[in-house]
Amino acid sequence: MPQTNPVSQEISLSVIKTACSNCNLRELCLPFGLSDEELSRLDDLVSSRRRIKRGDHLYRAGETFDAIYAIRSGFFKTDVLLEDGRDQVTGFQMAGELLGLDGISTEHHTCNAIALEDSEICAIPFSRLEGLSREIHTLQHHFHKVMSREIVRDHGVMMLLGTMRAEERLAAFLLNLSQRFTARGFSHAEFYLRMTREEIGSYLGLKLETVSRAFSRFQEEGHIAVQQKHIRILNVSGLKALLTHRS
Amino acid sequence: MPQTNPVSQEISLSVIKTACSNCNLRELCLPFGLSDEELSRLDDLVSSRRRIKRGDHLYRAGETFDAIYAIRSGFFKTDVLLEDGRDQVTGFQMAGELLGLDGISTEHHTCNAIALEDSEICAIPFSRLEGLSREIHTLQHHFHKVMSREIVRDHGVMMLLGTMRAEERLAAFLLNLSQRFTARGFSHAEFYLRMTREEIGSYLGLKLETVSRAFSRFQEEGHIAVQQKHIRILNVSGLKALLTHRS
DNA sequence: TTTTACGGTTGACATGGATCAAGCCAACGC
DNA sequence: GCGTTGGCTTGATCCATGTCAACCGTAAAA
Repeated sequence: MPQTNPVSQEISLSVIKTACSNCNLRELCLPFGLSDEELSRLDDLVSSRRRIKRGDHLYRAGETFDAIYAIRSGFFKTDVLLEDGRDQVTGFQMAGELLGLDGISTEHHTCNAIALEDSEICAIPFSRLEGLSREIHTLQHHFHKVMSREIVRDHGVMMLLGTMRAEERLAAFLLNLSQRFTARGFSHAEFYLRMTREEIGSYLGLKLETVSRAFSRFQEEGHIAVQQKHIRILNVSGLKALLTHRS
Repeated sequence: MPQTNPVSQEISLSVIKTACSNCNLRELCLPFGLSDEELSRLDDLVSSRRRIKRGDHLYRAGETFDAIYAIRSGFFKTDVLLEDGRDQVTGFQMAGELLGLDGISTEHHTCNAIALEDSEICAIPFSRLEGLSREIHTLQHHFHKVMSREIVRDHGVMMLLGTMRAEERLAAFLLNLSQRFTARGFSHAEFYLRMTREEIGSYLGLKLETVSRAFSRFQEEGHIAVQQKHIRILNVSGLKALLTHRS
């Protein structure tokens, strides 16, 4: 939408300008390790900031890929749909994380990205990112690390899906969320789930009833307190023990 | 080992020299899309070729990462080990595919790569690859595509582990192998498995007995002929139907 | 305030795949 | 040729999780 009011024009420009350099997620996100001068070059590139309302798609499987997205605030899920109607949640993403890396491969997105709460993202045109990372070694290397980290994360999920039983999967899931919230300055012990039991189940390869029962069991055993989407972790080591003790 | 004989010196030099430009896998591997001049610069970088004997490790989890590896010939598996002894095969790799991308993230390998038959690999020092891909746009972009493809592949495995039943998993596995053998000029309908039932099971999140039973069932139903590791696919569409028909 | 709807919980029962166990087959060393 | 070994197959049984169904709680709509 064109801006006719010079004041709001100025505001929107300044918002764009402050993109990465003022972002308190820069140590988690793409700008990690860049000098001020390099950072401002990245700022030029992170062209647009966009709000995505809860329930809306950031992109859909099949759309042509031309940008990756950094989450500035909010919470997303990605899911893959099979021809026969089966689908699976492949990940939950929070502020500071990147979305859309899967699209580089075929130049089309291969999954759907859906906001689980009102969110804000920064679009990073991919060819310009490649251009800049040809000039800024640090940026190039960090981007490679981020992609590699995604591969390692996926291996972790494969491990979870391939070898763990229901309660182990849920414990791993909660600990992972807790750790990621901590890294963002939130409480490690208390948080709201942004997704439904069904979405958790889909991600963990379980039915929603199984997820619900596991939550109840954890509560009975004093590991956590659950009230709908509100989770309090009461006994971290109890949860961790569930993971390592082959039962 | 130092070469004192000038003749064998010359041979080993010429072997190195022909690395990528003469490799018949170059359209599947990193050199994809490069001009002759660019190709020869990549050749300079692919420093060493190494033989790995069946059963030997190419690298181990925890070792420091400094190179990725292209498989020139042979067959590998990668697996991840958990503290409590559980392990899982995260992939099977064949000629033309890259190994070690997971190590970029932490500068340490996060899985083991083990040869399932006598194999030959090309080591590609990673920092030099980054250097060259800062200069050769095509190489940079192709490398990004390869990493992204790995992420997409992992999502496929997550889908398989999360939503498919045993026979669907095995059908998907066989069709995937068949397709990859075809891309390498081998028969799509007849091949030898390089891995044991247990390794297949680990990859597919199943026990070896379940894998064995599924093979027997496919044979009874005329989809395939199995004799130990020798597989003949008799009815591709039958296998495909197993995948799409929600039963 | 009541109604509705959606997500969550819980119970009873079914089942696919794990587990345990025995035996088979093919390759290899002696 | 014979025994050993590792990998594979097959059968019997068990159990974790799926399935089906009823009900509950909370929040938004009426």
